[in-house]
Amino acid sequence: MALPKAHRLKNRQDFSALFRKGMRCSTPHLTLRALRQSAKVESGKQSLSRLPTAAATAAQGNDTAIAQSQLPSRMGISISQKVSKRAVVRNRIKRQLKAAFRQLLPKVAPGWLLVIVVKPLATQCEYHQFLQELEQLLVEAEVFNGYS
RNA sequence: GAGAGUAGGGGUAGGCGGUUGCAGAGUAGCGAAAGCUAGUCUGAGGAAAGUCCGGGCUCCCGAAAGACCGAACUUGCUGGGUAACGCCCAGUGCGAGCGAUCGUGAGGAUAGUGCCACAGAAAGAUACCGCCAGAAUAGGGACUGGGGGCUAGGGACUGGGUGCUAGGGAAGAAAUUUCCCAAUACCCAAUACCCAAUACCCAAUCCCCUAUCUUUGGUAAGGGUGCAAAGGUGCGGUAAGAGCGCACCAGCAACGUCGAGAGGCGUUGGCUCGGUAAACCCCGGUUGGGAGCAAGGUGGAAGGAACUAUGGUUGGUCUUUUACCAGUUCCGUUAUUAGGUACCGCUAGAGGCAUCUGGUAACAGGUGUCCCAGAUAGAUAACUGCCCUCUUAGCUUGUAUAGUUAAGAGAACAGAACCCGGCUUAUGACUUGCUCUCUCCC
RNA sequence: GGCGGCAUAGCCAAGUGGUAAGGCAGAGGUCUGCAAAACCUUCACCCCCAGUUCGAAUCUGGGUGCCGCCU
Repeated sequence: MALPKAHRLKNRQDFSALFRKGMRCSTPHLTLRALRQSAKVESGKQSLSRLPTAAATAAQGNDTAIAQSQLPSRMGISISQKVSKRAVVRNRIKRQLKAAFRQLLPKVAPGWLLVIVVKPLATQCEYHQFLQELEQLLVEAEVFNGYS
């Protein structure tokens, strides 16, 4: 994966929370689910010691706002077998999406959980198309840093 | 020379870089540690795929590995190779092809059972039609006897007529109905045939021939049916036929010989009882059974449960301590785990490469050298420069070719998930062998 | 990743190697003044490719697609 491990979304709980509560935006080939991590509940219950970066939260129970701002945005990809039967095609799309996301990473605000769902038409797309659509989606969801 | 087909072969996201970035392992520096920074090395395939076989490895069950029985496997020409295999190599037989070559699931159908639809007499023994012989019956011929027959004509045949019944056909609801055909009988006519003791008639003989909705036997040549009909073809033979005899071919058995063997060749013999075992089965062979790295193991944390012997803590009894009673489950102890997580399992191996020796080969052995992925929401990506190759278009050269310019492409099948050995399936370009077709030259 | 199962008409499905039952739906017809019901007729590349067999939906091998279970 062409992303640092801190920016990957791995847990089943995170995925199910996203699909239950997250907002949704879509383009012809992609669908974005985004969720901003809330302060109290997350830090109190879930994010105890799962990630090594979040292990510092135990030490700083006094100011949760600073801890939350230090949480990096994490991103996952969902691509089903309906997109293509061939694992080669699916893995290639995943790699290209990760590369595109990495290129946009400096502009992304911290503290977001993102999942990109790939639609079946995306097998025809090129890298530049993914890059453009991903940027459009992130702007639409107001995940970028420059909005405030 | 071109095109097509077929069977292989090794190798392959072409080579050398740049920027950003990912995973693993070392090194150096900083740091108490976690970690951070710099730089080095390595980083998917021949099928990684399908999960069809064989092993390693792990756990569960059973047992103490020997024999017998049973069960399972569904393996099955011979010899060799391999850790093992249903795999590989070499051969044998059979089949396909003009050929190169290819295919082969290749024990047993007289161990038994089953099945072989429809058709056909019969689908394991039967006799439908047929062929032949005998008997019986009928007819004819021949022979014998009698009549004819003591007269000169007679007989047969043909035609016509009459009559009636057995029978056949048509009509009809049916009838003892009607109509038509009509053997025999009687009469007439004509004559070309036969005849002199003959023709003709009757009887007997059972000698010969013919026929039968008859019967007894022989036969399996022929017919028809079917995927398949009882070794095939030809000649002889026979009442008709038949391996009944012979020749050739096919098959079986015995013997001889060659071979390590499957089998090959030759001689002789009796003539030889369909197909199907990817139907059950028999024989031979092999095997402890099952599950599979999401196997399995370790650690910490968390949850609820139990325990108050000891300790902590809260309340009470008590003048106080000790002690006692009650509560609590925050700490503790014990066993436990529905799920999540970290680590181990995890990659040095029936390993790769080079070379030598043995072997036809598969393969084996020796020597040297190398370390070559280890992820876990799952690592190889994105952009780009130069060279090289190919394709297309243009230009130069008398043409093929070659050179040059521009554009495009660098592919198909496809992504490690515990690891090996095979098989199967999918595949672009290159290359090798062979076959076929067309054209040109000798 | 591993293990297992299924595929028959538009749908649900039965099927011993020998002509592929049945129901629902669709189409056509009979009946009716018109309908409904009823009756009759019609509708199949048995997922695909090879093999065994005289003959495969069925037996054997390979492939394709779909579904389920194990964390």
